[in-house]
Amino acid sequence: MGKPGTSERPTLTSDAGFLLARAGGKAIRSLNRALEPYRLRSRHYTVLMAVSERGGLSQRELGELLGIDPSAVVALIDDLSAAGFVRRDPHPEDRRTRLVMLTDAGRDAFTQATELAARMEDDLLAPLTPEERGTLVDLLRRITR
Amino acid sequence: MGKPGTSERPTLTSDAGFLLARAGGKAIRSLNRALEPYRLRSRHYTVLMAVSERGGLSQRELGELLGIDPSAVVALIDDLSAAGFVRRDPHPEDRRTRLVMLTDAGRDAFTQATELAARMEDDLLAPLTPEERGTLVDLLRRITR
DNA sequence: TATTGTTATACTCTATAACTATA
DNA sequence: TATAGTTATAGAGTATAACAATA
Repeated sequence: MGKPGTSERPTLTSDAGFLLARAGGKAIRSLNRALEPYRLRSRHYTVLMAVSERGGLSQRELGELLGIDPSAVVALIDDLSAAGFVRRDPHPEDRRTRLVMLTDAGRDAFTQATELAARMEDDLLAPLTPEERGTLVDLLRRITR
Repeated sequence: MGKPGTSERPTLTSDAGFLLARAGGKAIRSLNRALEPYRLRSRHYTVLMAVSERGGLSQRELGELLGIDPSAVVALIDDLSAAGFVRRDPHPEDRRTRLVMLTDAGRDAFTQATELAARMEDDLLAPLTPEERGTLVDLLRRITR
């Protein structure tokens, strides 16, 4: 039986950590493949998603929101900026801070990338019913906060 | 409303791919931290788990089962072999193949590592009820096959 | 003193190609 | 010819420390 929480012997099909890592890796790889035409990778896509959702974030806020190291944020914004998808605007009150803004081209690219991402997510979640997909998202959201 | 499968606009709290990648990364990082005393990383742990579950696998089978590239399997088995946790036994009928066997020391290490892993998994899944944990494992298993 | 962004760096992970020894 | 394991290597991801400008 065992006390609650101390499982007897983990197996490949019962270990939540392994299954999470495996599913996460699969999601990243398929998204990377889907975004190849745009010369973007999944990290870039999540940045566009964040900036699209809440424009005018500082790089620090962006990194915190996405769980990305500040030094990695620099490189990502460099890429997106070179592609013309985001701008670094000065913060009106703090000259250290730079606010990341989505450009019109960035909004277009994100809209198109969203189509591809949705199709790949549909593929990934194909074995699940719509209700189960909602359940999965809810459970994942609750363990990643 | 929109057709099923084509979601309107993905957000950071609704995108299954992002949430999966985030949760997977979190699981890997906490397991790595938990295994530090054993000088093992999460990949080593999953190999031990696989070999413990189904002893005598070839390296190719191991890689396939775990979704690890054959060249990476070599390095992992090198590490575990140097630590005395697994052996490479000759295949009785095919001299190309090497069967990976768990040693007694490997079984002990895995048993102890399992304790740490269970505690970290318990931490990770703390926000979920036991029933929800089961649901999560079931959903993940079905999308990673 | 502390914080934002940046650079440099290192280590892990992932993936590919080429080689060897066997089949 | 094809396969199992191996080596070498390169690219991406992750993390740390140190620095300049600013607060």
